[in-house]
Amino acid sequence: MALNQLFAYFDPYLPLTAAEKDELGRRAKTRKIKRRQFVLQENDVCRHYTFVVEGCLKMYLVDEQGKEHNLQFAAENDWIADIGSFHTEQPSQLYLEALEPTQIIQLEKPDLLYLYTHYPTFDRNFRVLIEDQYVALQRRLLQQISAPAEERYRSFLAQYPQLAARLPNTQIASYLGITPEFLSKVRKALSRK
Amino acid sequence: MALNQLFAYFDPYLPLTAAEKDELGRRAKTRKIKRRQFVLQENDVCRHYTFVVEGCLKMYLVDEQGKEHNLQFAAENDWIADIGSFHTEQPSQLYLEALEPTQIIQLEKPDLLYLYTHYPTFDRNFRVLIEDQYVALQRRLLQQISAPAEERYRSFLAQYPQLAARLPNTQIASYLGITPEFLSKVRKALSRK
DNA sequence: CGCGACGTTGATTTGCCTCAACGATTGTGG
DNA sequence: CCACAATCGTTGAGGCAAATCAACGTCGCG
Repeated sequence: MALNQLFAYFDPYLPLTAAEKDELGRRAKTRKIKRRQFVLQENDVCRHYTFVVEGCLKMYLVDEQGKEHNLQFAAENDWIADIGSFHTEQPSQLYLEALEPTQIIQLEKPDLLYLYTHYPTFDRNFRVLIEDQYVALQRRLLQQISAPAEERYRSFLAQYPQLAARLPNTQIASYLGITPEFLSKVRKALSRK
Repeated sequence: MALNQLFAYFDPYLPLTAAEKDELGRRAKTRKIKRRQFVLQENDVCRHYTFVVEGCLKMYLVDEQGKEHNLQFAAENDWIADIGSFHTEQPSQLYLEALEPTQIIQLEKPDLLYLYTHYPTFDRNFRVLIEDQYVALQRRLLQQISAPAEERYRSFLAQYPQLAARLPNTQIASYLGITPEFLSKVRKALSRK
């Protein structure tokens, strides 16, 4: 059952007690999202932390020319949210959309704040969780400013083989900051080695 | 005095009690760093969280061709660390170096863990702190994959005018992911408007 | 004083984009 | 179940953004 998967997520960090699971389970809400359905749209305030049970979401920006730029994917056991919008309650500039039929569990802000306040384990667990995401993001940014597209693509394949296998290349190109056409040329060059 | 500046840092979040300040003050260590001196070098394990009281540090990667790529600056009231190395205790690939004579306050890992465990406010405060840094990093990455150099530079000027005024353009270019020569051309183009 | 960091300029090259076109696949409505 | 549209991956021609390399003047500092 989906909630157990959520509880298990915390096991490698600080496992939850029965009371904490109970409290979290009472507040968490499960939803099913269709392919191409939006979990968050531009100009909406991001009101949830979202945990992916199964499927895959993408979070992206649409620029003035209407082009999409993928900031993040979230597949099984990933958390995702526009944390800036969530905190400030200002409208988000990002979209969060399902790439596959997806099952998610969501926590609303008042519920998350309640958990933070009454059970220190959530401050701890979410601190460590975001630290890990922060480290991954730093690595990606470093690559973006220091490495050419081919190396970034190889690195993506190595780090996320399961994502690479299930995502269309257009989505991966957007994540890497290049055009689908150029990714196709990069792939061709790589296959000749 | 430097410690009061550190205590004050937490005021906008969850201010520290006298006991928490006492405990933090006992464990924090103040150091003075000369210009060009290293706080962390490649292949060392990052053993401290570092708070900048005065001056400025840069954290950067050196690639195979010997080129530096600035991941982050840290000026007054910024925290900085290689969190990945700090957690895993694996050697860092990054350098942390002073751009100016700098005064810092450092927390070693056992001390930070002690504070986390005995005073929940530190889990909370450091969670919020890193959430804010995470949001800023996401914005920067989005710009990096979606906007040309000129726009990234204008955005840097707008967001960090004080840094732009005190840092050499070579350092800013490295942060933006472009060469100093090209930044010079961007600046010329901008000044003609 | 002299050396090294810095900022700038110009000529040339290159990584990546744009635009257009095309087959293959997927999915969707009739 | 078929027909048609939409998405996807690929290729090629041409163009632009940014890198490379070299040179030069300025400045601050040891």
